[in-house]
Amino acid sequence: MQRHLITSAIPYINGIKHLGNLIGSQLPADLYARYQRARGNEVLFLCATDEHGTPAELAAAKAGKPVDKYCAEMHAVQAKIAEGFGLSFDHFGRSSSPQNHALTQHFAGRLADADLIREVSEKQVYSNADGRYLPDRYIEGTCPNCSYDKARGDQCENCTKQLDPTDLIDPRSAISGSTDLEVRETKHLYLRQSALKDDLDAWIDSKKDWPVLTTSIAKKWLHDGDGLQDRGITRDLYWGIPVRRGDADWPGMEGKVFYVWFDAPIEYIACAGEWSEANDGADWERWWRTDKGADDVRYTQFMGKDNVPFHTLGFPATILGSGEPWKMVDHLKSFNYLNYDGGQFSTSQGRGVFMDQALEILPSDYWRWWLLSNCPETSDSEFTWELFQQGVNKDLADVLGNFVSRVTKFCRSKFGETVPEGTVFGARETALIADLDARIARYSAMMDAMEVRKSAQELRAIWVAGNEYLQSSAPWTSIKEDEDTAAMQIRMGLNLIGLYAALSTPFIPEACATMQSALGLETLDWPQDAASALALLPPGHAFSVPDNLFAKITDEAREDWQQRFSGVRS
RNA sequence: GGCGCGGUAGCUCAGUUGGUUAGAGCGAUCGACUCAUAAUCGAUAGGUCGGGAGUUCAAGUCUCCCCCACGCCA
Repeated sequence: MQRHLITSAIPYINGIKHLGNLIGSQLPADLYARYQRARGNEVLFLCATDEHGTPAELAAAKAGKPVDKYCAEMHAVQAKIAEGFGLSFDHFGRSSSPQNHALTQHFAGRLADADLIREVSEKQVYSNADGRYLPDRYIEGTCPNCSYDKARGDQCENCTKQLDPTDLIDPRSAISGSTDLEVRETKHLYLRQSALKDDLDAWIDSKKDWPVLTTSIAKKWLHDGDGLQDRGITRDLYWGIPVRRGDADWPGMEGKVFYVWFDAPIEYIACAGEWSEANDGADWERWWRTDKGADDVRYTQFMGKDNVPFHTLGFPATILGSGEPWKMVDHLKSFNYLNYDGGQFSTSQGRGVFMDQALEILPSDYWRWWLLSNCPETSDSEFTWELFQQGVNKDLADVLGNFVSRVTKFCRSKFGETVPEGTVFGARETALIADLDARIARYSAMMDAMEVRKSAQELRAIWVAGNEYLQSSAPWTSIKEDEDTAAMQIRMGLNLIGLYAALSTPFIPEACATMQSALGLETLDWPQDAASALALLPPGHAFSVPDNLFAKITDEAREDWQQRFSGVRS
């Protein structure tokens, strides 16, 4: 039995995520976790909310709530939506957890002991009216280059010129509009990533099976220009993990917190601690410490391409620098972007379909199937309502749903709601079994390799094989002359439904549970081989005819949604 | 401006280390069937693989130049 540690990039606490975020990490991670569990492997699947930083503080202020309360509420909202999509996290944690506080401070202490942290004094803009330091992008003013009056402190959106906040004419706070700003000297900690460059480079080189997308991004950051830069890991904020050197105070750093960039990935580890706490103190170190049993763990991370640098360089730098035997990632699966109707999904602009809205209009399986089977794996991919309608109607309703319907209804009308016996399998059935064995092997291989689209393609082909079989065996014809043959053919058909339920669970768990319960199967075991899997339902076994598994998306509904989701979310 | 990823049938996409007639699904057309959610099954339709040049016995698959879209960075 293998052991799989699986993490999905942790979504930011601020607001509800859109479908592009979902397919960019959580959903494929769930597919893989469900698959590995189905194969009988031990899985720890973790995700959490990323809760610190200025955007969270501002969102809380906007909502008129204390930031800790706001985060607790949003975490609950995201957890509920994740559940709605069937995301099977073993634990959905929070980067603001006590476990992450302790661990983040621990890592900082280790890094400091290893002389990998240096103190830097720098100038930052402080807003008296807001009572806070302002990140560059929260300072607005007139661009010295083009006179655009809404240029941001990091860049002018109008002329694209890169700016320093002090370049702005008449600078003001983007939060309050206040012009009562001053430049203050403040001290921060920097992680000396540059000192770890060679170690990181060697580590990346050892990953021969990583996607080109992943290694090329990492290599770029390592070697571009002056190479890997040191990065600030602290901020002047209230909401965050207080800067401490392990258990001890950090003189000079009072009132400062660690930057999200530093504490968020550490939550992957801390989350296992939270999981342990929620599960009677289960041993979490056997998943994370190679000196405590994590040697045989295979660790896979899922994320969007924008997150690759943090996972290939930032987080590994933290771990390598600590000098402690933490488990490092084995495989890193990154995704491109899903576009929405010719443009981008956008959280800030409210463009596209958001997870809560998606669940309001259709069951999660519809989304899971379409998103996974059209997942932006090798390049960006495109969501349009027409494509979505086509894919769902054809694959789920026509190919799979209708198969279940035609078999169960035919059986009920001719033989009743028990599995008929009939003759033994003949040549056509033997050929089908051989075909299925080959297809299941290919499907499994694709799933093992995390080839999401190809897995979906193969699964669909397995569903089609059932329709082909029915069409060529034609029990509705054979029953007129030879009832035993028709009975055998329908017995095969019913067993195919059971096989489909087992194989399809990682993609469409709800529908598979419906199939399972209709067939009266106690468990859905991954098939050892097609022949035995197709003998699971013996003659005389009772079943029921389920409601249609998937309703088709009508043109009217599609047009309605197209309208409803064409603008921006209010 | 630099860099990155792409530009393959109407649409969405596959195409391992270069090797016989470039693939899948959808859509379209025709046919079969009638158990089923007007579902299914089969067949056909034919794209100079963005453009140009080059390397090679052989290039969608390598090199160079150009064009287009997207993204990242300073």
